[in-house]
Amino acid sequence: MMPAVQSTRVVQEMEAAILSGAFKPRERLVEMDLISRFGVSRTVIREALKRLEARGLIRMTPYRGAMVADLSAEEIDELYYARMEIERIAARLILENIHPGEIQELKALLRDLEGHLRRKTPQMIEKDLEFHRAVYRTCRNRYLCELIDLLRTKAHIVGYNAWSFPQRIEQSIREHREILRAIEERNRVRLEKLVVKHITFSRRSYQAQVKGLDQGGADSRERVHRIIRKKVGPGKMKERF
Amino acid sequence: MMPAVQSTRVVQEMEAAILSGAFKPRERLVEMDLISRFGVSRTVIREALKRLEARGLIRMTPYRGAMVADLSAEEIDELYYARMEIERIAARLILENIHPGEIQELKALLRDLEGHLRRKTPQMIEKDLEFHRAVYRTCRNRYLCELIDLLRTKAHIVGYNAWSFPQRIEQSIREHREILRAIEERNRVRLEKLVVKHITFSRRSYQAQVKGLDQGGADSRERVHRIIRKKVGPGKMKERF
DNA sequence: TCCCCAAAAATTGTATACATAATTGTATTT
DNA sequence: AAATACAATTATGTATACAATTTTTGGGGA
Repeated sequence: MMPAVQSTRVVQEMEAAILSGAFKPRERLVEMDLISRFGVSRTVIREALKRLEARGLIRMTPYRGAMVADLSAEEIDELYYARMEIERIAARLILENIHPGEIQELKALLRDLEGHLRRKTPQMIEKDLEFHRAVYRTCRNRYLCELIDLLRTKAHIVGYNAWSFPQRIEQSIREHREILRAIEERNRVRLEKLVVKHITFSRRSYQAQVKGLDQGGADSRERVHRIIRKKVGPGKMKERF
Repeated sequence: MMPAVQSTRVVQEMEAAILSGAFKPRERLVEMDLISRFGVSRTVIREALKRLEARGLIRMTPYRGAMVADLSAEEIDELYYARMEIERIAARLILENIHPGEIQELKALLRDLEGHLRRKTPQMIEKDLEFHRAVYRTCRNRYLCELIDLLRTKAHIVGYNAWSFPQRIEQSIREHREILRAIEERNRVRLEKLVVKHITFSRRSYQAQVKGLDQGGADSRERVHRIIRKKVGPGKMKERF
């Protein structure tokens, strides 16, 4: 067994907090607060922050600290476009490389996921990521898997409550089942179409959401600053970006 | 101007060292050595190592330290496949989104790169990455750019001296020019074909190289240890440095 | 009232010391 | 001589103290 390393746990918990919406986009992450929250030293916190930054979940600026990443409407467009194209490639590879037994495993995972989605458990998001990871792993290209995972995770930052609408959940479940069926039947054209459709739908609900949130999540302190500057003239505020 | 942060410099220098082959695949990176080499504290070194790990340039194991990443033949295959497909997607977008002025900028960058390649300067690799980054940036999708950059960088870990053959350099230069021409003429079919060809060739030289290196780069200390222990038993092996 | 400046507070970057796990060296046993 | 156990060494994980930078605060002058 590998020895426990505290930053691992902190990274996991912080990631869960970001993806579940406990930490909202643009929220400032002050190291001292995190210390008391997680009960570890600053060293550990800083390590965790660096890892999260590298995965694109937070953004750090020297001497100014970390904040949860936020995605503009354009970024979301680009993100979903990239995801669509790359997942389409992976889908093709899945049909070439999946083993028969793996399809059964995926079905079991899907049943588990459906339970969590319907009951809206806290691990819902993790389970969703886990299911999709298992699906894409069968393409047998670890780099495609890694990249898809990066993009999917990032999409969840802003999409934490896209599933608050029950009909979206049911639709998502149906789509998952259809995708598995297409894999089982080795129907390439249909599979690619379903993947694109699945991503398009989730993109749409995320887009709607980010618009509804007035484009900026929790704090929006920076924007306030800029507005003040414009109205009052060039005060003594050092350039913030 | 942003304040200097030492880990940034260390990351850059270590990345350059890895990509240029000064640090070879599988080489162990001991924090104390790096301290004296870069003249900073362990805190800074560890921060740099975490960042490099997140980008896939090194591998870290708890309580066992860091080593330069190494890629198996299968991994290289997967890496190049992913690169090929994703760069093909980017190529399509470039033709849709590039501005006329940008083509001229790319030509200037290419002339610069050619000089470095022909004279085999130390910054050769950085210049090569820079040129390709500039090309792909014109696709106007920051996620595709980011992913391509990740994959290209990783490919360079093992490919640090793929350009030791002069004919490969000249061929590379020719291919770059042809690609720019295809962009200028908005010839999509030809461009995609050239991109795939470019990547295929560089893959081939990397593959040849990794085979020649007996699959494991410089030191291979661990494997040696295991073999000797098995044959001679636990003898006394002095540190090698 | 508004702006500017300087000092204080808050926050992050860096260095160092201590804690813990892994590795190596050596003695003991068989 | 080989294998094992255990001490000594090495290297990494963690905590804390100090330095550098930013942000806030409060008073003086126009």
